[in-house]
Amino acid sequence: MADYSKIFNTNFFDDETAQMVPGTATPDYSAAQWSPCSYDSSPATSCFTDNNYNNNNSTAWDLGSPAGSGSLDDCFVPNGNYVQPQAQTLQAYTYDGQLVKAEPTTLLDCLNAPMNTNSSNNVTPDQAYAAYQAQQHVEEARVKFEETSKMAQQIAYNDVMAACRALRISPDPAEWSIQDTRQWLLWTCQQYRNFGIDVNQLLNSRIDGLTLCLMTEADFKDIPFGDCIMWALEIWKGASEALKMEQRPIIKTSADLYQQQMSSPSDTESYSSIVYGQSFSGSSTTSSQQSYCFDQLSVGSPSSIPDSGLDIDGSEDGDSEGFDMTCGRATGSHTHLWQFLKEMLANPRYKSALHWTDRAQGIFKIDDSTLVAKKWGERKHRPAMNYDKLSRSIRQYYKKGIMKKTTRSQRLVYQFCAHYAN
DNA sequence: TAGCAGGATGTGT
DNA sequence: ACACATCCTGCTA
Repeated sequence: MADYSKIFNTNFFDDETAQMVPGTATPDYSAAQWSPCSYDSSPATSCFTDNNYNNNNSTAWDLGSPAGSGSLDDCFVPNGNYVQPQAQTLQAYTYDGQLVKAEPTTLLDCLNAPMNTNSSNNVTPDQAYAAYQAQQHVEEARVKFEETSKMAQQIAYNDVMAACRALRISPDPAEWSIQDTRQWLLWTCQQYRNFGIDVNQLLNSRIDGLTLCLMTEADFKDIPFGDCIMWALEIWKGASEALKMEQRPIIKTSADLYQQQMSSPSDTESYSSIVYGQSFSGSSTTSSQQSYCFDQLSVGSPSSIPDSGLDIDGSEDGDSEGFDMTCGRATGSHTHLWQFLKEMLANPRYKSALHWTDRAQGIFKIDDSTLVAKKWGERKHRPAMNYDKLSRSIRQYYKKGIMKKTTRSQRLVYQFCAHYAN
Protein backbone atom coordinates (compact mmCIF):
# COMPACT_ATOMS: atom_id res chain seq x y z
CA MET A 1 0.00 0.00 0.00
CA ALA A 2 1.20 3.44 -0.83
CA ASP A 3 2.54 5.54 1.92
CA TYR A 4 0.07 8.40 1.88
CA SER A 5 1.81 10.08 4.74
CA LYS A 6 4.39 11.19 2.27
CA ILE A 7 1.71 13.18 0.64
CA PHE A 8 -0.09 14.61 3.54
CA ASN A 9 2.92 15.44 5.56
CA THR A 10 4.14 17.49 2.68
CA ASN A 11 4.77 21.11 3.31
CA PHE A 12 3.09 23.67 1.10
CA PHE A 13 4.31 26.92 -0.17
CA ASP A 14 2.20 29.86 0.80
CA ASP A 15 2.88 32.62 -1.65
CA GLU A 16 1.21 35.18 0.57
CA THR A 17 3.84 34.70 3.25
CA ALA A 18 6.39 33.36 0.77
CA GLN A 19 7.16 30.54 3.15
CA MET A 20 6.81 26.82 3.29
CA VAL A 21 3.95 25.90 5.59
CA PRO A 22 3.60 22.47 7.20
CA GLY A 23 0.72 20.42 5.92
CA THR A 24 -2.04 19.93 8.46
CA ALA A 25 -4.30 17.28 6.98
CA THR A 26 -5.11 14.15 8.84
CA PRO A 27 -7.05 11.94 6.46
CA ASP A 28 -8.33 8.44 6.95
CA TYR A 29 -5.50 6.71 5.08
CA SER A 30 -7.02 3.27 5.16
CA ALA A 31 -10.09 4.15 3.12
CA ALA A 32 -8.68 6.75 0.86
CA GLN A 33 -9.65 6.58 -2.79
CA TRP A 34 -8.54 9.69 -4.47
CA SER A 35 -10.23 11.65 -7.13
CA PRO A 36 -10.33 15.30 -7.97
CA CYS A 37 -13.42 16.93 -6.68
CA SER A 38 -15.35 19.55 -8.53
CA TYR A 39 -14.25 23.09 -8.05
CA ASP A 40 -16.37 25.58 -6.35
CA SER A 41 -17.24 28.82 -7.98
CA SER A 42 -14.93 30.95 -5.98
CA PRO A 43 -11.72 31.48 -7.83
CA ALA A 44 -8.56 29.68 -7.06
CA THR A 45 -9.89 27.25 -4.56
CA SER A 46 -9.57 23.61 -5.31
CA CYS A 47 -9.97 20.59 -3.20
CA PHE A 48 -8.59 17.13 -3.24
CA THR A 49 -10.52 14.66 -1.24
CA ASP A 50 -11.33 11.04 -0.74
CA ASN A 51 -14.69 9.40 -0.81
CA ASN A 52 -14.83 9.10 2.93
CA TYR A 53 -14.42 12.72 3.48
CA ASN A 54 -16.99 15.35 2.97
CA ASN A 55 -16.06 17.62 0.19
CA ASN A 56 -15.33 20.81 1.92
CA ASN A 57 -13.29 23.45 0.29
CA SER A 58 -12.24 24.98 3.52
CA THR A 59 -10.29 21.99 4.72
CA ALA A 60 -6.58 21.61 4.79
CA TRP A 61 -6.86 19.52 1.68
CA ASP A 62 -6.73 22.47 -0.55
CA LEU A 63 -3.85 22.27 -2.86
CA GLY A 64 -1.05 24.64 -2.50
CA SER A 65 -2.10 26.40 0.61
CA PRO A 66 -3.21 25.23 3.97
CA ALA A 67 -6.58 26.05 5.47
CA GLY A 68 -8.13 26.98 2.19
CA SER A 69 -6.50 30.31 1.77
CA GLY A 70 -7.71 30.16 -1.77
CA SER A 71 -4.58 30.36 -3.85
CA LEU A 72 -3.86 27.95 -6.65
CA ASP A 73 -0.30 27.26 -5.70
CA ASP A 74 1.31 24.15 -6.98
CA CYS A 75 1.50 21.39 -4.43
CA PHE A 76 4.88 19.82 -3.99
CA VAL A 77 5.50 16.35 -2.71
CA PRO A 78 8.73 15.15 -1.17
CA ASN A 79 10.06 13.47 -4.27
CA GLY A 80 10.19 16.76 -6.04
CA ASN A 81 7.08 16.44 -8.15
CA TYR A 82 4.17 18.75 -7.83
CA VAL A 83 0.52 18.97 -8.67
CA GLN A 84 -0.73 22.00 -10.47
CA PRO A 85 -4.43 22.82 -10.27
CA GLN A 86 -5.68 23.79 -13.72
CA ALA A 87 -8.97 25.29 -14.73
CA GLN A 88 -10.98 22.12 -14.74
CA THR A 89 -8.49 19.47 -13.81
CA LEU A 90 -5.43 18.67 -11.84
CA GLN A 91 -2.19 18.02 -13.61
CA ALA A 92 0.79 16.26 -12.15
CA TYR A 93 4.26 17.42 -13.14
CA THR A 94 7.75 16.58 -12.22
CA TYR A 95 9.29 19.63 -10.68
CA ASP A 96 11.20 20.36 -13.81
CA GLY A 97 7.94 20.87 -15.60
CA GLN A 98 7.43 17.55 -17.33
CA LEU A 99 3.75 16.64 -17.42
CA VAL A 100 3.25 13.28 -15.78
CA LYS A 101 -0.48 12.90 -16.01
CA ALA A 102 -3.25 15.17 -17.10
CA GLU A 103 -6.48 14.03 -15.45
CA PRO A 104 -7.86 12.90 -13.17
CA THR A 105 -4.75 13.25 -11.17
CA THR A 106 -4.07 12.50 -7.58
CA LEU A 107 -1.20 13.26 -5.37
CA LEU A 108 -0.50 9.57 -5.49
CA ASP A 109 0.02 9.74 -9.23
CA CYS A 110 2.36 12.54 -8.62
CA LEU A 111 4.23 10.75 -5.91
CA ASN A 112 4.58 7.60 -7.97
CA ALA A 113 5.55 9.41 -11.14
CA PRO A 114 8.99 8.69 -12.51
CA MET A 115 11.58 11.10 -11.29
CA ASN A 116 14.20 12.72 -13.35
CA THR A 117 17.75 12.40 -12.23
CA ASN A 118 17.68 15.74 -10.50
CA SER A 119 14.69 14.94 -8.39
CA SER A 120 15.56 11.44 -7.32
CA ASN A 121 17.85 12.33 -4.46
CA ASN A 122 15.40 13.13 -1.69
CA VAL A 123 14.68 16.57 -2.91
CA THR A 124 13.00 18.60 -0.24
CA PRO A 125 9.89 20.56 -1.08
CA ASP A 126 11.89 23.73 -0.64
CA GLN A 127 14.47 22.55 -3.16
CA ALA A 128 11.76 21.37 -5.46
CA TYR A 129 9.98 24.66 -5.27
CA ALA A 130 13.18 26.60 -5.77
CA ALA A 131 14.00 24.51 -8.81
CA TYR A 132 10.49 24.94 -10.08
CA GLN A 133 10.63 28.69 -9.62
CA ALA A 134 14.01 28.86 -11.29
CA GLN A 135 12.59 27.01 -14.24
CA GLN A 136 9.59 29.31 -14.33
CA HIS A 137 11.93 32.28 -14.36
CA VAL A 138 13.93 30.79 -17.19
CA GLU A 139 10.75 30.23 -19.13
CA GLU A 140 9.55 33.77 -18.44
CA ALA A 141 12.92 35.10 -19.51
CA ARG A 142 12.77 33.00 -22.67
CA VAL A 143 9.32 34.33 -23.57
CA LYS A 144 10.41 37.87 -22.88
CA PHE A 145 13.54 37.36 -24.93
CA GLU A 146 11.53 36.03 -27.84
CA GLU A 147 9.14 38.96 -27.64
CA THR A 148 12.03 41.39 -27.48
CA SER A 149 13.76 39.67 -30.37
CA LYS A 150 10.65 39.92 -32.48
CA MET A 151 10.32 43.57 -31.65
CA ALA A 152 13.97 44.21 -32.43
CA GLN A 153 13.62 42.31 -35.69
CA GLN A 154 10.60 44.37 -36.65
CA ILE A 155 12.36 47.60 -35.76
CA ALA A 156 15.41 46.57 -37.76
CA TYR A 157 13.19 45.56 -40.66
CA ASN A 158 11.40 48.92 -40.61
CA ASP A 159 14.71 50.74 -40.39
CA VAL A 160 16.04 48.87 -43.37
CA MET A 161 12.97 49.56 -45.44
CA ALA A 162 13.03 53.23 -44.51
CA ALA A 163 16.74 53.50 -45.23
CA CYS A 164 16.32 51.73 -48.58
CA ARG A 165 13.74 54.25 -49.61
CA ALA A 166 15.68 57.21 -48.30
CA LEU A 167 19.03 56.16 -49.72
CA ARG A 168 17.65 54.48 -52.83
CA ILE A 169 19.75 51.42 -52.21
CA SER A 170 19.07 47.76 -52.39
CA PRO A 171 18.19 45.93 -49.18
CA ASP A 172 20.84 43.44 -50.21
CA PRO A 173 24.28 44.87 -49.30
CA ALA A 174 25.91 42.59 -51.86
CA GLU A 175 24.37 44.72 -54.57
CA TRP A 176 25.64 48.05 -53.33
CA SER A 177 27.94 50.09 -55.48
CA ILE A 178 30.75 52.08 -53.91
CA GLN A 179 28.45 55.08 -53.84
CA ASP A 180 25.65 53.04 -52.26
CA THR A 181 28.05 51.74 -49.65
CA ARG A 182 29.21 55.26 -48.82
CA GLN A 183 25.59 56.30 -48.48
CA TRP A 184 24.95 53.45 -46.11
CA LEU A 185 28.06 54.14 -44.07
CA LEU A 186 27.04 57.75 -43.70
CA TRP A 187 23.56 56.72 -42.68
CA THR A 188 24.94 54.21 -40.21
CA CYS A 189 27.27 56.79 -38.73
CA GLN A 190 24.33 59.10 -38.35
CA GLN A 191 22.44 56.33 -36.56
CA TYR A 192 25.35 55.67 -34.23
CA ARG A 193 26.51 59.25 -33.81
CA ASN A 194 26.01 58.95 -30.09
CA PHE A 195 28.84 56.45 -30.02
CA GLY A 196 31.18 59.07 -31.38
CA ILE A 197 31.65 57.78 -34.91
CA ASP A 198 33.26 60.45 -37.01
CA VAL A 199 31.55 60.56 -40.38
CA ASN A 200 34.49 62.31 -41.98
CA GLN A 201 36.77 59.39 -41.29
CA LEU A 202 34.66 57.25 -43.55
CA LEU A 203 34.14 59.66 -46.39
CA ASN A 204 37.13 58.28 -48.25
CA SER A 205 35.93 54.70 -48.18
CA ARG A 206 36.10 53.12 -51.60
CA ILE A 207 34.51 49.77 -51.09
CA ASP A 208 31.36 48.35 -52.51
CA GLY A 209 28.70 46.38 -50.70
CA LEU A 210 29.94 43.00 -51.79
CA THR A 211 33.41 43.74 -50.47
CA LEU A 212 31.84 45.00 -47.27
CA CYS A 213 29.87 41.77 -46.93
CA LEU A 214 32.98 39.68 -47.45
CA MET A 215 34.95 41.51 -44.78
CA THR A 216 35.90 39.45 -41.76
CA GLU A 217 35.79 40.50 -38.14
CA ALA A 218 39.52 41.09 -38.33
CA ASP A 219 39.05 43.32 -41.37
CA PHE A 220 36.52 45.44 -39.52
CA LYS A 221 38.94 45.89 -36.67
CA ASP A 222 41.30 47.59 -39.09
CA ILE A 223 38.91 50.36 -40.00
CA PRO A 224 37.63 53.23 -37.88
CA PHE A 225 34.61 52.20 -35.83
CA GLY A 226 34.71 48.86 -37.56
CA ASP A 227 33.01 47.04 -34.71
CA CYS A 228 29.99 49.36 -34.83
CA ILE A 229 29.83 49.07 -38.60
CA MET A 230 30.15 45.31 -38.46
CA TRP A 231 27.25 45.00 -36.05
CA ALA A 232 25.15 47.48 -37.96
CA LEU A 233 25.79 45.46 -41.09
CA GLU A 234 24.87 42.22 -39.33
CA ILE A 235 21.59 43.75 -38.19
CA TRP A 236 20.99 45.01 -41.71
CA LYS A 237 21.73 41.62 -43.21
CA GLY A 238 19.29 39.99 -40.82
CA ALA A 239 16.55 42.38 -41.79
CA SER A 240 17.48 42.00 -45.43
CA GLU A 241 17.13 38.24 -45.12
CA ALA A 242 13.74 38.74 -43.48
CA LEU A 243 12.80 40.95 -46.39
CA LYS A 244 13.79 38.26 -48.86
CA MET A 245 11.58 35.83 -47.01
CA GLU A 246 8.66 38.24 -47.08
CA GLN A 247 5.73 37.61 -49.29
CA ARG A 248 5.46 39.29 -52.61
CA PRO A 249 2.72 41.83 -51.76
CA ILE A 250 4.99 43.48 -49.21
CA ILE A 251 7.72 43.77 -51.78
CA LYS A 252 5.18 45.19 -54.18
CA THR A 253 4.37 47.76 -51.55
CA SER A 254 8.03 48.69 -51.45
CA ALA A 255 7.97 49.21 -55.18
CA ASP A 256 4.88 51.32 -54.83
CA LEU A 257 6.56 53.38 -52.16
CA TYR A 258 9.56 53.72 -54.40
CA GLN A 259 7.36 54.98 -57.19
CA GLN A 260 5.61 57.31 -54.82
CA GLN A 261 8.90 58.70 -53.63
CA MET A 262 10.16 59.12 -57.17
CA SER A 263 7.08 61.06 -58.10
CA SER A 264 7.01 63.32 -55.05
CA PRO A 265 10.43 64.81 -54.39
CA SER A 266 9.15 66.95 -51.59
CA ASP A 267 8.33 63.87 -49.56
CA THR A 268 11.73 62.47 -50.27
CA GLU A 269 13.37 65.66 -49.22
CA SER A 270 11.52 65.85 -45.94
CA TYR A 271 12.34 62.24 -45.23
CA SER A 272 15.97 62.80 -46.06
CA SER A 273 15.92 65.75 -43.73
CA ILE A 274 14.72 63.49 -40.97
CA VAL A 275 17.31 60.85 -41.69
CA TYR A 276 20.31 62.96 -42.52
CA GLY A 277 19.56 66.39 -41.25
CA GLN A 278 19.27 69.51 -43.36
CA SER A 279 22.78 69.58 -44.72
CA PHE A 280 22.37 66.24 -46.43
CA SER A 281 18.90 66.87 -47.70
CA GLY A 282 18.59 66.21 -51.38
CA SER A 283 22.24 65.36 -51.75
CA SER A 284 21.83 61.65 -51.88
CA THR A 285 21.19 61.39 -55.60
CA THR A 286 23.23 58.58 -57.05
CA SER A 287 23.27 56.59 -60.21
CA SER A 288 21.63 53.82 -58.29
CA GLN A 289 18.68 56.03 -57.53
CA GLN A 290 17.38 55.40 -60.97
CA SER A 291 18.70 51.94 -61.27
CA TYR A 292 17.69 50.03 -58.20
CA CYS A 293 14.87 47.65 -58.81
CA PHE A 294 12.83 47.26 -55.67
CA ASP A 295 10.83 44.36 -56.90
CA GLN A 296 13.76 42.10 -57.35
CA LEU A 297 11.92 39.33 -55.63
CA SER A 298 8.85 39.67 -57.73
CA VAL A 299 7.90 39.25 -61.32
CA GLY A 300 8.08 42.30 -63.49
CA SER A 301 8.99 45.75 -62.34
CA PRO A 302 7.53 49.15 -61.69
CA SER A 303 7.10 50.80 -65.03
CA SER A 304 8.46 54.07 -63.75
CA ILE A 305 11.87 52.61 -63.04
CA PRO A 306 13.82 53.02 -66.23
CA ASP A 307 15.46 50.08 -67.88
CA SER A 308 14.85 47.63 -65.09
CA GLY A 309 13.39 44.20 -64.63
CA LEU A 310 14.44 42.58 -67.86
CA ASP A 311 15.17 39.12 -66.64
CA ILE A 312 16.48 37.75 -69.84
CA ASP A 313 16.90 34.28 -68.49
CA GLY A 314 13.43 34.17 -67.05
CA SER A 315 12.48 31.36 -69.39
CA GLU A 316 15.60 29.41 -68.59
CA ASP A 317 15.23 28.62 -64.94
CA GLY A 318 11.90 30.20 -64.23
CA ASP A 319 13.15 31.25 -60.85
CA SER A 320 11.49 34.58 -60.48
CA GLU A 321 11.80 34.33 -56.71
CA GLY A 322 15.56 34.46 -56.61
CA PHE A 323 17.26 37.80 -56.86
CA ASP A 324 17.62 39.07 -60.33
CA MET A 325 21.15 39.94 -61.24
CA THR A 326 19.94 42.09 -64.11
CA CYS A 327 18.38 44.44 -61.63
CA GLY A 328 20.04 47.78 -61.12
CA ARG A 329 21.79 47.61 -64.41
CA ALA A 330 22.93 51.23 -64.57
CA THR A 331 24.92 50.57 -61.42
CA GLY A 332 25.56 47.00 -62.47
CA SER A 333 27.10 47.98 -65.78
CA HIS A 334 29.85 49.59 -63.76
CA THR A 335 30.51 46.42 -61.90
CA HIS A 336 33.94 44.94 -62.34
CA LEU A 337 34.15 41.43 -63.60
CA TRP A 338 35.81 40.17 -60.44
CA GLN A 339 33.02 41.72 -58.37
CA PHE A 340 30.43 40.17 -60.60
CA LEU A 341 32.03 36.76 -60.23
CA LYS A 342 32.01 37.12 -56.47
CA GLU A 343 28.40 38.17 -56.63
CA MET A 344 27.52 35.04 -58.54
CA LEU A 345 29.61 32.92 -56.19
CA ALA A 346 27.75 34.37 -53.25
CA ASN A 347 24.37 33.76 -54.79
CA PRO A 348 22.97 30.27 -54.12
CA ARG A 349 20.88 30.61 -57.24
CA TYR A 350 24.01 30.17 -59.35
CA LYS A 351 25.66 27.44 -57.36
CA SER A 352 25.35 25.13 -60.32
CA ALA A 353 27.07 27.69 -62.57
CA LEU A 354 30.13 28.33 -60.43
CA HIS A 355 31.24 27.54 -56.91
CA TRP A 356 34.09 27.97 -54.49
CA THR A 357 36.43 25.00 -54.37
CA ASP A 358 38.61 26.62 -51.73
CA ARG A 359 36.96 29.65 -50.25
CA ALA A 360 39.91 30.54 -48.03
CA GLN A 361 42.31 30.51 -50.97
CA GLY A 362 39.86 32.29 -53.24
CA ILE A 363 39.76 29.38 -55.66
CA PHE A 364 36.57 28.80 -57.59
CA LYS A 365 35.41 26.67 -60.46
CA ILE A 366 33.11 27.63 -63.28
CA ASP A 367 30.74 24.80 -64.05
CA ASP A 368 28.56 26.46 -66.64
CA SER A 369 30.78 28.79 -68.63
CA THR A 370 27.99 29.61 -71.06
CA LEU A 371 25.64 30.80 -68.33
CA VAL A 372 28.28 32.79 -66.52
CA ALA A 373 29.25 34.51 -69.77
CA LYS A 374 25.63 35.12 -70.61
CA LYS A 375 24.98 36.68 -67.23
CA TRP A 376 28.08 38.84 -67.58
CA GLY A 377 26.89 39.93 -71.01
CA GLU A 378 23.52 40.87 -69.58
CA ARG A 379 25.14 42.86 -66.83
CA LYS A 380 27.35 44.72 -69.29
CA HIS A 381 24.77 44.98 -72.06
CA ARG A 382 26.97 42.92 -74.30
CA PRO A 383 24.72 40.38 -76.01
CA ALA A 384 27.69 39.00 -77.95
CA MET A 385 29.55 38.12 -74.76
CA ASN A 386 30.84 34.58 -74.60
CA TYR A 387 33.12 32.62 -72.37
CA ASP A 388 36.11 33.15 -74.64
CA LYS A 389 35.85 36.89 -74.17
CA LEU A 390 35.04 36.63 -70.50
CA SER A 391 38.03 34.39 -69.85
CA ARG A 392 40.25 36.82 -71.72
CA SER A 393 39.09 39.53 -69.32
CA ILE A 394 39.80 37.27 -66.38
CA ARG A 395 43.32 36.69 -67.69
CA GLN A 396 43.85 40.43 -67.80
CA TYR A 397 43.55 40.25 -64.02
CA TYR A 398 46.73 38.19 -63.78
CA LYS A 399 49.00 41.13 -64.42
CA LYS A 400 46.77 43.45 -62.40
CA GLY A 401 47.15 41.32 -59.31
CA ILE A 402 43.45 40.68 -58.94
CA MET A 403 43.67 37.02 -59.90
CA LYS A 404 46.48 34.56 -60.30
CA LYS A 405 47.01 31.29 -62.05
CA THR A 406 46.33 28.32 -59.87
CA THR A 407 49.29 26.25 -58.73
CA ARG A 408 48.07 23.30 -60.71
CA SER A 409 46.50 24.40 -63.97
CA GLN A 410 42.92 23.18 -64.20
CA ARG A 411 40.33 24.00 -66.75
CA LEU A 412 37.72 26.55 -65.64
CA VAL A 413 39.39 26.98 -62.29
CA TYR A 414 40.51 30.45 -61.24
CA GLN A 415 41.94 31.99 -58.13
CA PHE A 416 41.59 35.42 -56.61
CA CYS A 417 44.69 37.04 -55.20
CA ALA A 418 44.73 37.23 -51.42
CA HIS A 419 43.53 40.82 -51.23
CA TYR A 420 40.50 40.03 -53.32
CA ALA A 421 39.83 36.58 -51.95
CA ASN A 422 37.98 37.69 -48.84
C1' DT B 1 36.71 20.48 -79.45
C1' DA B 2 36.84 23.45 -75.62
C1' DG B 3 39.67 25.92 -73.03
C1' DC B 4 44.12 28.51 -72.01
C1' DA B 5 47.58 32.15 -72.86
C1' DG B 6 48.52 36.46 -74.28
C1' DG B 7 49.22 40.21 -78.12
C1' DA B 8 46.90 43.83 -80.64
C1' DT B 9 43.42 46.99 -81.11
C1' DG B 10 38.71 49.01 -80.51
C1' DT B 11 35.13 51.06 -77.43
C1' DG B 12 32.73 53.48 -73.83
C1' DT B 13 33.08 56.14 -69.72
C1' DA C 1 43.42 56.46 -68.28
C1' DC C 2 40.92 52.63 -67.36
C1' DA C 3 38.35 48.39 -67.85
C1' DC C 4 37.00 45.73 -70.56
C1' DA C 5 35.38 43.77 -75.55
C1' DT C 6 36.81 41.85 -79.58
C1' DC C 7 39.73 39.36 -82.56
C1' DC C 8 43.54 36.84 -83.28
C1' DT C 9 47.38 33.04 -83.25
C1' DG C 10 49.31 29.31 -81.04
C1' DC C 11 49.12 25.82 -77.70
C1' DT C 12 47.16 22.07 -74.69
C1' DA C 13 44.16 18.52 -72.56
